[in-house]
Amino acid sequence: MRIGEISKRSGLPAKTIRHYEDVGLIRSPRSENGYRFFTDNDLHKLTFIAQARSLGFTLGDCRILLGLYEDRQRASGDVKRVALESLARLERKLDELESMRAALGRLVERCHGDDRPECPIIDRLAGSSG
Amino acid sequence: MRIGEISKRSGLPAKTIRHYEDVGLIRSPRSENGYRFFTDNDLHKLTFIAQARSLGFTLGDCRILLGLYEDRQRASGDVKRVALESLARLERKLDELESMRAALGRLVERCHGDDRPECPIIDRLAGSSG
DNA sequence: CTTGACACTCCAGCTACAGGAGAGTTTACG
DNA sequence: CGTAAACTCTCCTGTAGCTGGAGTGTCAAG
Repeated sequence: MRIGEISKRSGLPAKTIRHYEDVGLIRSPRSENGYRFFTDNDLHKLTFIAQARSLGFTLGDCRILLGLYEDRQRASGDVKRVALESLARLERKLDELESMRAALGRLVERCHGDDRPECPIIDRLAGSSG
Repeated sequence: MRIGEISKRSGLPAKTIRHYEDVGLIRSPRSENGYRFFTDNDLHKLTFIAQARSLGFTLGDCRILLGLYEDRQRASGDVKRVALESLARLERKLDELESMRAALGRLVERCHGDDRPECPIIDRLAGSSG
């Protein structure tokens, strides 16, 4: 199939699929006219990548996971290691965003948001202790 | 003061300060030798930006907030509007990451992580329902 | 034979910087 | 006074993961 069809079937934009080829995540041979053509196996790979991305794996992770996916003999420990690192990254980011949300949420609550100039948000950014 | 000193005092790397100048967040006049020089007012601005960034505001937000900061007559409602949008962004991102963490966490728990090849993580990425 | 839907290859831009090269300036030490 | 360290400058590249657009080519239908 060509890129338009695999795009529809995988749910990934054609641009994204070309990008994955650019960075070496997949390879796609060309027809005589220069068009990429894809097999069902490529479709499996792309949906695999899409799933992994939706779980927060980076493209670097995807590269590793694809290798493990295609190695039927790999140890589940190898997969779990990658997943645990990704999980740790997610949790670090979550902690960071959560503390931002908490601090900003408190400020927003305390800001009247009316026509008056007094504003605890600006005060805080300007460095006042409150 | 020069960039090294304001860097120390603001806690921002010199690279970052130059970058803020590049994108027009601050402006800094030059001495005869071409070196940037900064005032205490610039220091206020930079710490303001640093605070805003740590609360999750984008540089675009910072640009707006700095304008509001310098306008003593602005309405607190104007500030709150920016803050609410930022908060909404944070919450969308948090929701996304949280659902990723939940899904990945479940998979990791179910993966033995030993020498055997069976792996629910790979199975899930490959599209199996479990 | 032309129109429209595809496909292709660059190149640029997004966010918010960081790293490094190569060059000039200032400062401290001997 | 010389020099070496420390500081500063500009410019270019890279990061992550695409997305948009320009300009061009291919192919099937009418």
